[in-house]
Amino acid sequence: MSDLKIYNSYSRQKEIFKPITAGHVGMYVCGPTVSGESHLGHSRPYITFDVVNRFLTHLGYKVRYVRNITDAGHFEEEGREAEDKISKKAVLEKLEPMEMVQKYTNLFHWAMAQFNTLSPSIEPTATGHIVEQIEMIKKIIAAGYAYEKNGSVYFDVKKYAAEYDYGKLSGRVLDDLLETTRLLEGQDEKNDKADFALWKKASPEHIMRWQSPWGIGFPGWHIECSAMATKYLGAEFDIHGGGMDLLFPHHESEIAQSRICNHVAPVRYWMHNNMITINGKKMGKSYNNVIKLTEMFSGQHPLLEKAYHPMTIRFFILQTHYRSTLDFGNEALLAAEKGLKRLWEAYSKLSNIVYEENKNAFDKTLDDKIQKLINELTDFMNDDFNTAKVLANLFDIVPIINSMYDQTIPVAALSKKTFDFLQKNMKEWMENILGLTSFSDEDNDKLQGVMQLLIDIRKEAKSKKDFVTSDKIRNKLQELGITLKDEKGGDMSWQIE
RNA sequence: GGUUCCGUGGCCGAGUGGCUAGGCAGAGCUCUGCAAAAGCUCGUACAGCGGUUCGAAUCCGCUCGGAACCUCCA
Repeated sequence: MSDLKIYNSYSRQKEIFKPITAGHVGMYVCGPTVSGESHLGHSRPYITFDVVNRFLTHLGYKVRYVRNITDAGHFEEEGREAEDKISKKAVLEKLEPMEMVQKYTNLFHWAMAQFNTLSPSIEPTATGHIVEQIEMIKKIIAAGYAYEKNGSVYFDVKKYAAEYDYGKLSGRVLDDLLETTRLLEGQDEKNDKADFALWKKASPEHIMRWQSPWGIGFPGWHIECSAMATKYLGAEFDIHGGGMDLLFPHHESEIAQSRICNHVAPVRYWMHNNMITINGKKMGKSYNNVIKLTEMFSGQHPLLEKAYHPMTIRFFILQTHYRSTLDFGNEALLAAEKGLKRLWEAYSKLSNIVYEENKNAFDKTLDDKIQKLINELTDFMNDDFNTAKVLANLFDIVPIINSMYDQTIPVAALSKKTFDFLQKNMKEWMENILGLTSFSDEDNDKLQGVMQLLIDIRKEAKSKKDFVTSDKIRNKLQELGITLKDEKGGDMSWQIE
């Protein structure tokens, strides 16, 4: 079997994965900022790394998957000013940060459940780790790589860059940065334009604030990930994931802080997923082209022709390699929806097929083909998690399953061993590794019973050539959104649209 | 402007030197009371121009077009 290879953003090449601690993997993924609702673009990293997590587990690793919740920072809820701290409104009228954070955290968890992503092992919050962050900043100051100015603390990038390769991860040259960094608020108190904040003094209207050795303030954007990753995964850990847009300055800064603090480069393998684009442009607030997840699921958005099931989105994302951009479009989503439906139906049919021995029916070519298609799946995933290729192989298996189900191909064309292998692996790959689920609720016992009754009546009618009755049943059900299909051999199957 | 990356058939997308994924849409056929599924077959694409090579979508150069980051960002 092939070795797992991961494209490391740091070295810009695929590397064979070797965990620091045998049998274990420590993985940190940058989580959501819960000051607003997640949009389609946000779903990409969480689905991508969910599959990474699932596949590593499949390989037998014990994975500690840490994904943070960013609930501290410069908070304002959309359409609401952050001046509440000094306003004269009553307490209950004011924006309470934790209330907002709770609301969007809940919504995020709900969306992740819709996508059938597994929960991280630890989901630490930034506000819950202020102490760790302050301790880390203290260490960096003591090491001489940070300085305090008017209640804020900045990281000395120039000093760091003199000794370490600042900019290597993001392919940046410090001199260029000094030239091109734009003017921002508070820029003048930095010693150098490239320096970044570890701790920021809170202005009076800033509603999230904590006491620190440097006065009342709040942590800088990058320090939370360094502090929490160190705490839960150690100074040096295996995988750090996130969107490509976080390469600079976020991850570059993380490396710098952690290295000074812990005297070691924090991450072995940096993984970055590419963006979801819309008309070729990244989906993002500043482009005014976001489609929120609730809108995706409900279809309530001018760009959407219909509602899309979370599983359709998950499948849509997995059909592309995670390092490629993925262009949003109704046509593409619709294609994903139909494709997933066909794949899932074949998969459910497979579990209903009963194997019957028949030595004469054995077809070695087909048997070998199935073995090959399944064995390749692991190789594809081992090659930097190529879910697109995995799905292509699964689709190659679909017509074979359907033909066996329709008995156009005898089940015994496959050896018992291969058939069992097929059943077992389809389940493993579809459900456990790709994390797909059925997108309707056909597995309701009562509904099953009612449907079976209708099917029996329709069968009777058909046998009497009473097509008026049989068509009535099928048409009425269709109006309700249930499709009834006649199958070869006289059986019927049904499905909720 | 700097850094990095990309440009594949109607659409979405794999693919890094020869064996020319896959999904969806489209066409034809089979099965079928009809329908829906399903099965079979078909389309022969790699921005343009040069170069390297026996051979390039895949390597090199140039041109054109697009994107990401440099600012909050998945």
